[in-house]
Amino acid sequence: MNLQEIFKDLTLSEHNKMMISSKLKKIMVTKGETILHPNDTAYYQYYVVQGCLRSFFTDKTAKEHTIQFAITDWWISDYTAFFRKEKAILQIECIQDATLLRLSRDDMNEIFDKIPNIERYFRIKTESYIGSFQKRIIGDLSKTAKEQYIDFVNTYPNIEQLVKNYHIASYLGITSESLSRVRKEIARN
Amino acid sequence: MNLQEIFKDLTLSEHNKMMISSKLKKIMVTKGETILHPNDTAYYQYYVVQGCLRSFFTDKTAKEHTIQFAITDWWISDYTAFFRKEKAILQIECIQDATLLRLSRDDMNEIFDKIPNIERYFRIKTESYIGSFQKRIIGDLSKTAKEQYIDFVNTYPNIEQLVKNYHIASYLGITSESLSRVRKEIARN
DNA sequence: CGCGCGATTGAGTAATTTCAAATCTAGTGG
DNA sequence: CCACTAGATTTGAAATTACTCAATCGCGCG
Repeated sequence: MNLQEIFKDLTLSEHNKMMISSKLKKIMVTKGETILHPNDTAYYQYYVVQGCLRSFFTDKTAKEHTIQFAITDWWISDYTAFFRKEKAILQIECIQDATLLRLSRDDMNEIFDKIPNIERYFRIKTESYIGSFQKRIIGDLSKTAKEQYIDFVNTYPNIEQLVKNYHIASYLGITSESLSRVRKEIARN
Repeated sequence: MNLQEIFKDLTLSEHNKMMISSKLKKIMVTKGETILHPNDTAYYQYYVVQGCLRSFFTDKTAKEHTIQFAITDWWISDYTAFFRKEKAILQIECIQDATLLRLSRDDMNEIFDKIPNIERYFRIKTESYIGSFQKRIIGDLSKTAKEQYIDFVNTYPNIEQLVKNYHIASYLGITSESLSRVRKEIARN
């Protein structure tokens, strides 16, 4: 894997590339596999080279709520747990066979100490997540199920094709029956 | 204002303190004032020295949805717009007379270039926001109005006392009538 | 005292869920 | 290549939850 594909606009010395590479462990996971369980310590975040995963929360009525999908070039973790060193409350599951690069929090911090540009890269990425989260909260608060679905399809067309409808429903905060009815109504027009 | 109160664990040289201070503009706002309107360019983020503000989104049915409250020692902005240099979609309104420190994006970046520790401070702060947002999304997706309200009161007891119930309702994604009924039910037990 | 904002209450309504059953579909083994 | 099966989606009807709209109440302040 080529580091430049991950850290697109950064110029990295060969030495630094080696250092980073040595800390990114390549992992292969197959569909259905779970790479993080609730209550685990979330040591790692994962860069998706290929494939598709999702993180989700299981509530006390055993209903699943998808927090994040991740496809090629996305990072995924239980970020609350990863950043704050708390126990994971999310589960991360592989939806489509995947190749990942695993990075531990400690290694990440070591990289930050040595390569400020990488700390900046992650700062900007984290800032950008804030934007996505804010937009999602606005959607959750102000949009009907139908509008939410239309937004999702427009925003993540690649993901829409990869995942099951019940995954999308659990991301949008509706039941899969409701999503089915929404889709039916959209198709009619 | 003492910079150490903002950047608690950081050791800053006098020179750096001066540099940062010169970029933090003290602003006084009174209850009811709006410091950011939808469609404005979100040049600034604001540190709350004293007082209370909220950011909110007004949807197409003119309903308001509170995204964030901010009290002493919190930062507030339309972060999607601020970070991504997009037009603001949120409005920021003063709920209780406030003293703020205003920091522009450009000045912030200049500080980051000169003082890596400050960039780190904001990186970690941003990471922590991710955690809050994630928890909020989980709440929105999985909790009833009553549970959401109880969580809010427990998580932000200081804010609960400062703001109107309809502010809280608009944060929780319910109507103020629903919140009133929830509160009534809680009081009964 | 009375105005005005905010909170509460009630009744009817709309949206979504629940639960159960039917249908569709992709992949597997014969 | 077809039949079968398990998983996924769809459908229907009843129940639930929260909303809307209108009216009333409560209280602080001029």
